[in-house]
Amino acid sequence: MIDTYLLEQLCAVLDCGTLSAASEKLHLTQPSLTRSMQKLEDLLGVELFDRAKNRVHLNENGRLAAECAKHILMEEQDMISRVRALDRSSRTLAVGMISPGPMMELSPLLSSLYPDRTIATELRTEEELVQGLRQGMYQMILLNHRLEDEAFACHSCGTEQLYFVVPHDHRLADQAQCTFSDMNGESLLMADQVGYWDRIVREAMPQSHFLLQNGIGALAEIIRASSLPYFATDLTIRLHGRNPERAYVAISDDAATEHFYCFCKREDEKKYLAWFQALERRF
Amino acid sequence: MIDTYLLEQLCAVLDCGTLSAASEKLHLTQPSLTRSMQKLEDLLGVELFDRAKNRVHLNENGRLAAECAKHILMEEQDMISRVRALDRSSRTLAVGMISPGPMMELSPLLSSLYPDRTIATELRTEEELVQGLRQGMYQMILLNHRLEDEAFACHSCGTEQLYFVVPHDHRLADQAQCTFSDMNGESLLMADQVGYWDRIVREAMPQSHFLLQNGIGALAEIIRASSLPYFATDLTIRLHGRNPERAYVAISDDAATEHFYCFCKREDEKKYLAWFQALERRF
DNA sequence: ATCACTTACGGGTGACGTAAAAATC
DNA sequence: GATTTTTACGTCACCCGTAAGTGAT
Repeated sequence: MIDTYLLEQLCAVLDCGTLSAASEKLHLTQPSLTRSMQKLEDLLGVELFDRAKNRVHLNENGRLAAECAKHILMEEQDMISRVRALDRSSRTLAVGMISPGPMMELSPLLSSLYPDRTIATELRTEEELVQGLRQGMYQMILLNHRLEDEAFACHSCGTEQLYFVVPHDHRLADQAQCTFSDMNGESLLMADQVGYWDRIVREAMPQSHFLLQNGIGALAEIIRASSLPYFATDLTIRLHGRNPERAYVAISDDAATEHFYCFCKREDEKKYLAWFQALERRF
Repeated sequence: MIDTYLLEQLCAVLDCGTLSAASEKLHLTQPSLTRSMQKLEDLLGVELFDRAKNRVHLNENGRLAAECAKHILMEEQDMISRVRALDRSSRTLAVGMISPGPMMELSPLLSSLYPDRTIATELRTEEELVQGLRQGMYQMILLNHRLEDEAFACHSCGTEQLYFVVPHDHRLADQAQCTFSDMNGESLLMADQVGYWDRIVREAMPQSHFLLQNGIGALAEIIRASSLPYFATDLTIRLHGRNPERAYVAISDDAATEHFYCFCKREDEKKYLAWFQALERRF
């Protein structure tokens, strides 16, 4: 069998053209490379070089061998990557989602079910999520509708209802509910990490300006300092409570209520059985 | 980079199930294997085994790694085979043909043009030859008609005219030529290595029996010992001369004259330029 | 003289074997 | 007891570097 170092050295010779250049690239001395190439020729039982007195060139055999070697080394790198990725994926639970809402509640549940795995969450577009799930980048993804795809298992994981949060002296403050169009044109504060909601509200309220805040902290600060309306959902209300200085007005449009669904590869469904059973009990 | 011996050992462990069994298969001691697998885990930065006190099992990482390793080792074997095959093909000139006639004259020419290559000839059917040329099994093939295939370069390499050879007291002995049907029904001696001619004469003379002889030597012997008619061609006549005890009657049917064509891969055409130029001068 | 390669010789890493211990059956 | 894995230690192979030599530019 051919040792890996011989393949690497052969590739370097192909890339560099001469033994001395290759030896430099490899941080080796020329004599060492010479011996390696001779050994390789011995092992293969084939001449790999056209030898002049002080010049060697890869011949046809040598070029083929070097191409093969390059391919093998790539495969070896690929093996390392794949094994490491598999190991990582067994230690972490990567969940991709289009909207952060449902994970606020579900994340602690996931942690308690899989205490020895670290939960990693990412906010992405649906296309990225589906591709990522297929490629093993995520173990699960959360979307706001079902998929036809046979490759994925799908379980419902709750809904999220959007609210306007307005000062008590706002014209809508007394109403229990309203529509997007009722507020269309008014400026609203909004966090930047809201995933899918961003698109929903921009489409439903094309006349409004949305003052994006970097992170929840900045948003909370400007909420205290201003009287601008902003958004909440039933999930954020359950998690953080209501702001007593504001009124909460539910948005009655269909688009203001998202249904969420959790997907994994169908072959992984049994791995996460406990999780999906917990979802079933809950929703 | 991962040394090849580690991949081999990992594969053996996958195949054998236990370290001790694998060590036996590899003609190694168990401690050595243990260290190798530990080193491999180190290199990958990943655990490959579920370890009990006196038992190890490949885990999911290990199984994936072993599968990859097996694949890489296969590729390495493949590399060795391919390089050796290329080397062989550069030292030999394999010519496949449907009929041995033209090579009787052309083989010495080929040898003199390529003195450092050994000329290997094979008799096969057209389908085998075309496939073999495509796969690199032959550098050239000789067929009895042109091909449409764009992948091949084609050069004419002469004709071969078939004769009946009959005793002087045969009813056709005085004629300069005759047809297949004139002899249809008579038994004839025939060598078994005549390639395409075999089919030609059987189709043209369905009533005749052909007494196949294994090799030219056996045929020559039985020719001397019997008065049965047999076949010759202009090429065999030029090569071996005429048998003075027999009369030679040319066969006038179109099928009794073959036109031969020499093919190589179009990309190899320049390699064999000298050869094709010699053919052009000759025919 | 410089460059490119080869041959010859010595050194150090590391892969292997032997020996022994620990743990399970 | 036998079997399997692991640890400890010594040995030898072999891969590399240094030095020297050859031939070409």
